[in-house]
Amino acid sequence: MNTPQEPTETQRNFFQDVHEVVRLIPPGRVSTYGAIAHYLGARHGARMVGYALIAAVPARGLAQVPAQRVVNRNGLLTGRHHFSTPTAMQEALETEGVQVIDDQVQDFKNVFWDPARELL
DNA sequence: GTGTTGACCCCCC
DNA sequence: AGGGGGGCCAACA
Repeated sequence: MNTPQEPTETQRNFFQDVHEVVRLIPPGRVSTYGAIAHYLGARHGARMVGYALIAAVPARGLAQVPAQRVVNRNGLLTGRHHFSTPTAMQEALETEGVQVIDDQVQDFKNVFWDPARELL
């Protein structure tokens, strides 16, 4: 009978939603995929969040989304390899005031910014 | 159309 | 306390 013409969440504004949250990340702070996913409902898993950032890379000329402020749960710059340069992410974070050593965010616990906790 | 990987995280042993 | 496996949805080959 009725055919499910309803688009999937990804087809919806999920990508744009992630971009908006990442854009709200204040300078000098970093967020995590799980935190963002959890803020959005944690239904698609953190993996999709990272995928959404791929489409948000400023190198593509799309919306300026500070994807460099998004790191993994370990505070490691997992997505540095996806940037224009392997050091672009680290350079950007250090410019923001975030100290990064060996692709690892120092004092990650302090610079960690949780949208569902502070943004609310 | 099927199979595999992926900017990951959580649960179980 | 540490280690291993499964899960989530989507895009690419």
